[in-house]
Amino acid sequence: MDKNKFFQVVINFIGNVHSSTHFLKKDARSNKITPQQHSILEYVFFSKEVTTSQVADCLNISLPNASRELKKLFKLDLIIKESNEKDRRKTTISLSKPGQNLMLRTFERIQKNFWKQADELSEDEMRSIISSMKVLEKKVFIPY
Amino acid sequence: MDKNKFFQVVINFIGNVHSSTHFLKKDARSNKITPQQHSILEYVFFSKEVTTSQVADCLNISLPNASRELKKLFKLDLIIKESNEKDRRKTTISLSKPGQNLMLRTFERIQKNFWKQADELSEDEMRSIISSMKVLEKKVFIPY
DNA sequence: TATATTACTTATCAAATGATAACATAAAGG
DNA sequence: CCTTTATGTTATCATTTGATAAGTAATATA
Repeated sequence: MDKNKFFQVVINFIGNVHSSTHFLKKDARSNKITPQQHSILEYVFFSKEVTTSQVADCLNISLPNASRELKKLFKLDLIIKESNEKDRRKTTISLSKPGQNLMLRTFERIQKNFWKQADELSEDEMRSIISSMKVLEKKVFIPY
Repeated sequence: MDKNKFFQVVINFIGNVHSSTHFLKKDARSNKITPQQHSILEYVFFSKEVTTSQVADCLNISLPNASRELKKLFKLDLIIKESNEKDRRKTTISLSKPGQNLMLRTFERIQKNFWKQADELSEDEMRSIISSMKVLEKKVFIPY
């Protein structure tokens, strides 16, 4: 198979994922926080406990800027900051109760959009979709 | 199958696509244009000919801001603006020769990153990946 | 123990993006 | 023809995000 052709298909697929995602997330953002802050909360939500540096690295934000945004989220009472027991230079970030609620609410909205778009999927179709994703995650979009 | 579970898998997959994409695009951007301008050029590149409104709609930019960014790209000689013959309110946007070259160069860089990450794929694997993408594009990430 | 290095913070400035009002002009519809 | 609607532009301001220098405190290391 022509590698260029294959690459084109992948790029095209990525484009479709991005635009679909945009549609899904539409109207799902709180008006209190910025998009970047929302991605930080998402990241913390899925990772449970992280340090400031990890947030910075994984979301490609410089450490000072990550620190700034985390401070804002802290002042909004959406995250908890604890000094790490074993290495007190480190700060452990986790979602506060309000932060968790915010994430759950926005995911509910995303989920509604999702089912509006992808309803009437049969059992078989869901299974086939999941196995497709597994293939892609194994070979192309490898989880960090 | 539990719909919540299915939703989780999809969200997780989307996350992986986004972070992989970030990696792929790393270092692939021109230093002359902003990320948003780059996505505009990408969009025009794949769509061949579009109007200002289409750029605004598809990239979720307000019309005035789309107009502003297109003006900058025009001044950089990266796009061509032509008044539409049939409806002279409309402007047809397309890539200039330098614009096309810029896109081709950045795609080459993205492609290099891609193969660095996803090399040694067999014929069978590529075919299986493509068919997985087709499934997802049919059912979940439906092209606009 | 002196000296690096790591993790983070604060402050400041610049650049990119978003939002909105006011305007111009072309086309559509009564 | 007159009014309304659609397409786009310009200008201005606010917000968000990026970049960088300087500083603090804890840990690692020579």
